[in-house]
Parts: sequence; C-alpha cells; structure tokens
Amino acid sequence: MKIGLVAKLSNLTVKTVRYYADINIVNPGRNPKTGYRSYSSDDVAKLQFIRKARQFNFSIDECRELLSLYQDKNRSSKEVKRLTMEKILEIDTKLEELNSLKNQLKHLVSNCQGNDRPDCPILDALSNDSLSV
Amino acid sequence: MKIGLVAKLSNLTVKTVRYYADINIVNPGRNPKTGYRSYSSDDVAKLQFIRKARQFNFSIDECRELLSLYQDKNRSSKEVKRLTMEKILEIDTKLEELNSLKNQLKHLVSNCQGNDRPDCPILDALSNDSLSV
DNA sequence: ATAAAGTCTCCACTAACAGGAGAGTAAAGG
DNA sequence: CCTTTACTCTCCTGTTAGTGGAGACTTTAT
Repeated sequence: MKIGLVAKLSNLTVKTVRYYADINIVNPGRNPKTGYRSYSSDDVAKLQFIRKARQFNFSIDECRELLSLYQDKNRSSKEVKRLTMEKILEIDTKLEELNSLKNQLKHLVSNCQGNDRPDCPILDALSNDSLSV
Repeated sequence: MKIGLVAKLSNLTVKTVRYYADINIVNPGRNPKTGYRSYSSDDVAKLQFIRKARQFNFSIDECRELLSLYQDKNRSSKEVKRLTMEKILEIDTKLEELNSLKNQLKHLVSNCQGNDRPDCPILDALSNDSLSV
C-alpha cells in the first residue's frame, strides 16, 4: 500500500504517517524502483492503534510502550493497566489545575464591569501582589 | 538592577527573563560598559504581571495584549473582560475533553484484571474498531 | 501526450522556554 | 592584590508532535 491509502485507512494525514516512519514507530518497506514507502496491513493496524492511543493523551513514547506490550504475546496486562492508571492520575492533576484556574478567572470576571470605564479588577489582580505565590 | 535580582523579584528564572527581553515583551537597558541588561522597577512589575497572567493560562501573545491594555490609561475594561471570558471558554472545552478522556480510561481500567495474564481489554480497545471515529 | 495528483527529501516553523559551552565581569575572601 | 566563586553574556541545541512549503520525480487520468 502506498502512503495516501494508508493515511486514509488510519485516519491520519500523509505528513503524520511519514513522520511516524521517520521516528521509527512504523517501518514500511520501500519500492526499490520509486523509493515510495510500502505499507502492510499490519502497519495500518499499528497506525490505527497509535492514533487511538494518542487520542487518549498518550505521548508518542508511551505509544511505543503500549505497542510493544501489544505485540508481546507473553505480556501481562499489569503493565498496561499501570500505564493507564498513571495517565488517569496525570489527567486528574490537570483537571484540578484547570478547575482552580477557571474559578479564579470566573471570580475576576464577576467583579469586572466590562464597560467603557478604565477600572478593571482583572488587571488589578494581575498587577498587585494579592495573588503572589 | 541586574538580571539575577530581577529574576528573584519576579519569581522567574534568569533564562526566562532573558527570553522575555529577547522577544521584546520587556525592554531592559544595557550597561554600555559590560553589556549587562539593566532593569527598572517598572520592568519588574511588568514581569510579575506576565508571570501571573501566564499562570492563568494566557499565552505570551495574550500577555502582550493584556499588558498593553494595562498600560493604556484610556482603556475600557470591556476588552479585558472579553479576553478573560474567552480564556474561560477555552478552559471549559479543555475540561470537557479531559473529563471524557478520563471516563473512557477509567472504564477501560475497570475492565482490566491487571494480572500476569496476557488478555487486556485496554489493548483490545486500542486495537479493534470499537472506538474508531 | 499532457495535465493533475501523488510521492519523495529537505528545510523551516510552531510555544515557551531549558541546558550547556565558552568567554567576559563582579563580588567576596584571604 | 590575587584568586576563587558567582554572575552575566551570546550562541547553539533540544524539547513535542507534528505542519507547511519548495522543488523534483512518478503515477494516474483524460
């Protein structure tokens, strides 16, 4: 299969598929005559796997890890579960941060008239020391 | 003031303060003899402002905008409020995404034994088509 | 035969810095 | 005064996960 078809089948862009080959996460063959990359359906499956893992916020390196676990027939599910739970904790941390951020911003907005006058509690908050760490 | 002190006063790293000078968000003078950057206390205030805005998830470019609003004595608070509300919406979107992500991962984890056996619903989910877009 | 579409490599760019090399300057101790 | 340590400078590279474009070649369609 050539790269355009592979990109369609895996719901990735051609650029991305080529990038994944560059960083050795998939290793397509080559047409020796044209130099075109040549993908197997296994490669497509891999790419689909990666796309989904990326959607789940796994980094490329974590994708590599998951992929090698996936391909290891003697694997245990322990490691995969551990990685996934770590990811959940990461997401939790991020959620907390964002929630706190949102609350603070909401508080600022609710105190700001948002009219044509220059007084702005938002800017005040950013410029004075009330929020300093 | 030299950069080290400025960094301490603004709770930023020297690297970051230098970077902010490079991208022209602050414009310190120079000691003509040594070439050392020379900061005023106004510069320090600006840097503190930026640090806080960055903590609120505003990008550098948004910081520039906020800063120029802050320095504009004829500003209205409308624009600042608008920017802040946009930021809240951004954060909301991110929160939703992360929550959905977390729920899906939690679901996967709850179906995974996490033992020494190779069957792993997490990997299954990533490899089959049940989650395709 | 020609035109359009696909593929190739290589390079630059993104955001917001961090790390390090190598050189010059300043401050502190003896 | 001299030396050591700390500070500052510029320049370069690397980070993440790709995206965009140029210029050249190949394949497909008309």
